[in-house]
Amino acid sequence: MKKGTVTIKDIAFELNISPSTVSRALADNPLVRASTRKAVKELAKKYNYQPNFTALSLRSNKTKTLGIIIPQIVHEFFAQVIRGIEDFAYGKGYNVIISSTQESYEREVIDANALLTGRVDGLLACISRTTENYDHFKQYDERNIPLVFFDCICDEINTYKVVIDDFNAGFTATKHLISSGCKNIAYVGGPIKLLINQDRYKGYLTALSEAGISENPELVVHCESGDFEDGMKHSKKIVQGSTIDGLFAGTDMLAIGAMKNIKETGLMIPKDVAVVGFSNWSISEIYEPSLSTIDQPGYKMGYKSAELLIDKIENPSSEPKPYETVVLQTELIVRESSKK
Amino acid sequence: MKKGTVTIKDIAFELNISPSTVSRALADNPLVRASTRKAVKELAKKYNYQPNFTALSLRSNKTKTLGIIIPQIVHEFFAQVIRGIEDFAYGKGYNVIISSTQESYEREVIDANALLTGRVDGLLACISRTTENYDHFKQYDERNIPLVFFDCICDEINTYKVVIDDFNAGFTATKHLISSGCKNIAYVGGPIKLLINQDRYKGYLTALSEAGISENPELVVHCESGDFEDGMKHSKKIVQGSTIDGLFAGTDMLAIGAMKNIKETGLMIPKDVAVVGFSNWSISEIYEPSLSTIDQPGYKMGYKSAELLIDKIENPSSEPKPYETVVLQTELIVRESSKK
DNA sequence: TAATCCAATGAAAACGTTTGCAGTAAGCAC
DNA sequence: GTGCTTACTGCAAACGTTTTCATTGGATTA
Repeated sequence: MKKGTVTIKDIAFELNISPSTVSRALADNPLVRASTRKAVKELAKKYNYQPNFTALSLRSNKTKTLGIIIPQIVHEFFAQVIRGIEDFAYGKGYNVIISSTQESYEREVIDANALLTGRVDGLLACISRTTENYDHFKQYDERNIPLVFFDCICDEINTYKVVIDDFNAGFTATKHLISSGCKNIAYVGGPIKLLINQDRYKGYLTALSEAGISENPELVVHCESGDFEDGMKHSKKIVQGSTIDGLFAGTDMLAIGAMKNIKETGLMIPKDVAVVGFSNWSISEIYEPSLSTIDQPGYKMGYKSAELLIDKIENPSSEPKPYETVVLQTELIVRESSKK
Repeated sequence: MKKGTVTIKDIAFELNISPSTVSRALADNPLVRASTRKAVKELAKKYNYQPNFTALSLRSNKTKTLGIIIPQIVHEFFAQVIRGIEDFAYGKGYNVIISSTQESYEREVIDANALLTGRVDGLLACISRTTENYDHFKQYDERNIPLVFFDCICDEINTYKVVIDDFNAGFTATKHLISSGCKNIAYVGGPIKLLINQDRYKGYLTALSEAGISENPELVVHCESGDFEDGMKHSKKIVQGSTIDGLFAGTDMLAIGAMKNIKETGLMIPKDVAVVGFSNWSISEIYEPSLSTIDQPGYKMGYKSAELLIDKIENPSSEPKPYETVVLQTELIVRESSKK
């Protein structure tokens, strides 16, 4: 290949032995005479021999590479997931290819197909919010390439899944507001199309009904995304037009967007309105007032997903194990924004 | 390989022709009879044939994959760089392997070596702040694998580099503070070991001296990292013990840490102390007061780096072109924190 | 009829590696 | 000297492609 790359053949030629012997010597195979082994290893070291990865892959049908498909990369949560994946994968000798789809269905299809060509031993995916057809993932099953969904999963495909207990998190957050004395609690959430947001919303509703508070549709809004601008835009009517005393947001950025509105309206946080966010991004600690939020175990999610995937890759049972869905618990972090 | 994966051989066998013909037919080679071509393509489609990536790589000595080594992934700037790289690379049919070293020299060495085994066609790297020996990058030159450094570069290695004009950025930021009327301007920067921070600091010093302001070492601190906690910790003495009226920080997080100190001391921003950060992270816009800062063109940096790298990969000139160092300009963004 | 040509296809080598099998030489026992 | 073991090494196939070169059979030409 590239000039200067030394192969087993080169070493074999220089020592006047066969490639087979060199290969065995490098593997410390005792069938090879000790002196030969020594000579081979010395030469390999001298030339800084590195086994050709592609050749190894072709022969073994293993790429020792995992594919990751995520909607965004400029995102603290996904970044943590990636770290978790990497940490487990590296320990097992795997590399990682990351594709971020920018929340685009088309790109997701392209990426999923690109990774299907024997390039990866398995795939970790979090579906984008614009995806409604899942055929590009069905192929993985047909080809027996292990697949793990995390966070934004799709019910349609039967495989390993690692999710967060969004229902319980939404429930806990709302209950926390209720027990702080809030009675008129608004909900500002991300795209309701996504399961995770449906569950957070259900948690909110359930907490209300358990407390005997009837649902008020005027206090609920589902945004297109989960970012700051959306939070500003969609919370405006709720914040200005009504008399809320609490607000649960589906993401920290939505929460902060809402808080900005609340402050501008002249209301005090948490005195007039208590706020709880979701995700525990670093900004939630730094913003003033600091934001109570739900800590999502992103690192753990990545780590666990990689664990499931690599286990499946290395132990491809003939009779398929029933696919597991791992549900990770979250933690409510109480900060200034909800301390009435 | 995996059950269910169909190869050229399978198609050839089923049609009773040779693999060569199938290969040619799939490539639309006119040497193959039209009817044969049609039959092959139909069968390929029926079985959803996908060429084996590894086999192609082995034969062509091209992996169509770029390696990226970065110190951190939970980092808006790097995330933008990655997006820039991906966008250019995808357009050219390349995939991307990302390794984040967590600012660890050991991990950097491991990653650089792992990517050296014929797995990638080229490498994009930003060195970690703990790295002092660069042998793991020198091998790339020896093996003729193109290498591009971005952001945190190393002088020792002669290759393509894409950097930001940190000197000019530091100069501009400080000059802005001076022209806003500041006379006692503090500097709170990241690790001075890194070239980028040396340059930002030099820019600061030069702006001072041009304005006839003499340097005051008591107003200067170099932190170990560039994060919020460091900003809080290291700015405390400067903020509380002296009478500064301006502060230039090497990162937005350092700036915000310092601002928290300033606020706690009872001083007003920008009235008493004007502040300028560096990076234009999203938090700088959201924080109150919003932070004036230097916008770093992360996306552009990634895009340009990928462009240089892929050009070098696809046009490996025998007589090496003189290596280019691309310097990208930044932009001062004035927000509330510096509007006196 | 034989020589020539063209279209279509196949055989084989190559990329770098591992590994089952076969082979060689030396040593030993009879 | 014959036969058997032991210790080591090489050959060849295989992974899935592409591509050079050779081959085939039929049609055309002299």
